[in-house]
Formats: sequence, C-alpha cells, structure tokens
Amino acid sequence: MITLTEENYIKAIYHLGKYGAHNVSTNAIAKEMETKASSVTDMVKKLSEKGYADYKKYQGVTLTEEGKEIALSIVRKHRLWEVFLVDHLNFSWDEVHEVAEQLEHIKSKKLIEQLDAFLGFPTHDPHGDPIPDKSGHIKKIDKILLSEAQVGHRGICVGVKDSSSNFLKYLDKNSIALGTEIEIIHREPFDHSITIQANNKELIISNLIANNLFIRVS
Amino acid sequence: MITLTEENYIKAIYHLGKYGAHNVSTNAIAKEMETKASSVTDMVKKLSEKGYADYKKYQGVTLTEEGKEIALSIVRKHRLWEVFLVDHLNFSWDEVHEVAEQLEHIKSKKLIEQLDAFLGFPTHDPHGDPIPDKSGHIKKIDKILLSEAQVGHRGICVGVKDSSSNFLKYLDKNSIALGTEIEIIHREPFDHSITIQANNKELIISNLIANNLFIRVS
DNA sequence: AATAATTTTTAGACTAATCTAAATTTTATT
DNA sequence: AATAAAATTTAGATTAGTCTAAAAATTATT
Repeated sequence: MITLTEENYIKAIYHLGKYGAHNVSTNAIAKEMETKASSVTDMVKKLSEKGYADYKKYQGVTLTEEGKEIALSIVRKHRLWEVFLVDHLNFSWDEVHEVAEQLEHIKSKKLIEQLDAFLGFPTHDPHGDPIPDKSGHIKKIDKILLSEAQVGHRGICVGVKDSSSNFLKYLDKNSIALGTEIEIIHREPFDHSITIQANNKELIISNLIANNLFIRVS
Repeated sequence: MITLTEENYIKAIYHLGKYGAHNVSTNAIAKEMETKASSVTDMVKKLSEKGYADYKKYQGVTLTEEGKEIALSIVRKHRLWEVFLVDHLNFSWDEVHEVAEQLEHIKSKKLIEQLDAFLGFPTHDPHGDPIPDKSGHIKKIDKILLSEAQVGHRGICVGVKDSSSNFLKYLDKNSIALGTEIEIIHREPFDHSITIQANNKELIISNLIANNLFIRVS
C-alpha cells in the first residue's frame, strides 16, 4: 500500500522532472516539499525499494514507469476536482489548489471515473493545465508564453504557468481569464514589459506577468 | 491540529455513546476501530489531554462539548458526501460508505458549505440518517423499527439501522427503498418473522431484517 | 467474602516520517 | 591539482500510532 506521504513525494518528483528527463536533485525535492534534504534522502531510498523510483546516491532520482503512472493518476484527480470546485461549487481559480491537494488522495476508481463523466470529460483544469485521461495520456496543445509572442500577433489565453493566488487575483483584477483574446501591441526593450490589447482596452504588463501567461497564437 | 486518527476515534466514541450518555468502554472502541485495547487507552488519554474527551482510568470515556462538535462536523461531512455520491455520481447506497469514510476528513469550510448548497440542503443521507446542519443540530424524526410495529399498521420506510452492503443489497433485491410503503400483515409468534405488504406484493421478512428497518407510521 | 473471569492499563518495542548535526561526496574556483 | 563551497548522505534522536505481554483493577460467580 502506498502512503499519502509517498504519493506527495512522487508528485513532487513528477512535477520537477516534467521538463527534460534529467534526474531530480535531493535539494530540489526538499524545497518543493518544504522539508529537509535528509528526509528526502530517506524517502527516495524507500520509493526506490518499492519500485516507484530509480535512485543512485548523489545522482538524483527519476520515476519508474510505475511511479509515473501513480503521478499521473494523482495529477488527474487533482485537476478533475479543481474543475468540480470551479464549475459546481462556486470556487474561483485562486481558491481551488489547497482543497484539491487533499481531494487528490481519495482512493476510489469508481469515484474518479464517475466524477470525470459528471464533469463532461473535461480536458483542461481551471488554470488551463491538461487533465490526463483514464490511462494517463495527456493531450498537449501548442501554447507559448506571452513573453515569447511577437509584436503584432494575437492569440487567446489558454493557461497560466504560475498558479499562485496573488498572480491569479492580478489576472482577475485585469479581466484576463482563460479564453480572453490578447493582441501584442508593443514590447518595451528596456524592461521587456508588453503592451497588450484585451477586452478592448490597452494594458501594460510586466515581463514577469508575460512570462507566466500562456497563449495559443491564432 | 487534529490528526486523522484522532478524528476517527472521536467519531467512534460519538457513535458508541449516541444512545444514552453513558461512558464508552475501551473494549467497545477497540472493537469498533478494529484495534487493540492498549492502543485505545493511549489514544483516549491523548484526546483527554487535548480537551476532546473526558476520561478516567477504568471508567470509560465521554466526549466533551468540543469533542461532540468535531464528531458532528465529521458526521455532517460523511453524510453530505454520501448524498453527492448517490445523487450525482451514480453510486448505490451500498457503495458509498467506504468512499465517504475518506471524504469526511477533507478540511475546508467553504467546500462543505457549498456542497451542502449544491445538494439542496438535504436533511437525510441515502440510508435515512439525519444530516447535522452547519451548527451541528440534528432534526429528529419519529421513526420506529419495523420489528416494533403492530400488526395492521402501515408506514413508510425512512431508514436503516444496519447499513452493511449485504443488508442493503437484500433490500434492493426485494425492492425496498427509502419511501417504500409497508403494511404489517402478520407476525409469526414462533420466530418473530413478519409478513409485510410492499409494492403490492406480500413478503416474509425475518426478525433480523425487521430489526434493522426504520419506518414512520402513517 | 473469596476466587475466577474479564476488562483495562502499563511497560517496552516497533514502524513511518521527520529532524539536527556531523561526515562524505560532488562541483566550482582558484 | 588543490582547495573551497555546495550538495548529499549518514547517524542518532523524536513523535504519532501501533503492538505484545504482563500487571493491575473491576466485575461476576461461587
């Protein structure tokens, strides 16, 4: 049987290793999990013994196929619950994370499949992140960061990279949501801030903001 | 902070102490929790130190007001989730318990209040058990066990005492559900089995069955 | 009232997960 | 290549919850 703590470590390793298949470092996991490196060492040894991860001393860790499957099932549950909270329980996109962190550990195959059906088999969560299907497959859409878009181009907002409450509240305040049409009017060479047109209004956003907003160019 | 295990002990003490305010014995808790008496002793000491229970050596344990509040909030969550599973996720009443046991520990005030509203503020769960309101108040209905009903009387089924899967499946098989009209035709003196009329059919049920079905006499 | 049976508690050990502090290994810098 | 800095691991302790086996208290029976 897999414990809640093991699940959380597997999820952390998955998220840290997502881009590029390189080994995830002990310190990186410790930072992500807000724990100490020594605790991480103990746990990755255990995950390795149980067959969820490959670990060699001082060399970092990667997930095995079994580990990845577990990670994807947790991600799937997390994102489906987020959709439920936003679509049916009046949560806003900056409120869902904490609760979904708890709900993602509920174990019941029937529950999650019925929930999926109840929600209409959504493909993306409220932050635009893709929801793995029953067999763990993720449908990728070609999105780019707003900071990488060229002046003159237009696209629609399809996701956020950072989903911290502060960032999401900033977007709400400026009427930027998933589906919002955005045109890049001007990029300021000095600070890389960007002037965009959205909701028929011009808005200047900092490079940091632009670096955390995904659009699909149309 | 209260742990998951503490919550489960509090819930067990609540359920065992529900009828009559007498002290709950160590052995009774051990049986309910499927654990050893020595573990129970340790835990009730801890609950007592934390202010959730009153405990005196060899004398059993009762919940404090704070303990009762916690118990009621867990019961409320459990039963609301059961309604959700049955009403919206196609679970049958014999499948909900295990999953609700997990969901009842999710901590989020907003979640449970929004869920309550989403479900239309239900007053009873799929087994006919009352759902405590936000402030822990339970609305009691006057129900009696079918085994206590008099021959000739009629009523509607409003709850089950046992909610084990086997019992609930028996009821399904015999088309008895919450809301079913039942008339007591005959009681057999020898084994206390009862002949009832339900769904326009006569049915003989054992005393054990009759002892686990609640009706409201009409 | 004494003894037997049952219940409950205590003592001590175990596992999972964590931590601090020290030791070791790897990586970076001179 | 030697040394300094950073990252990682080990050793040993701690907490929550559990267990077995033995001791103590309560309850039942003669």
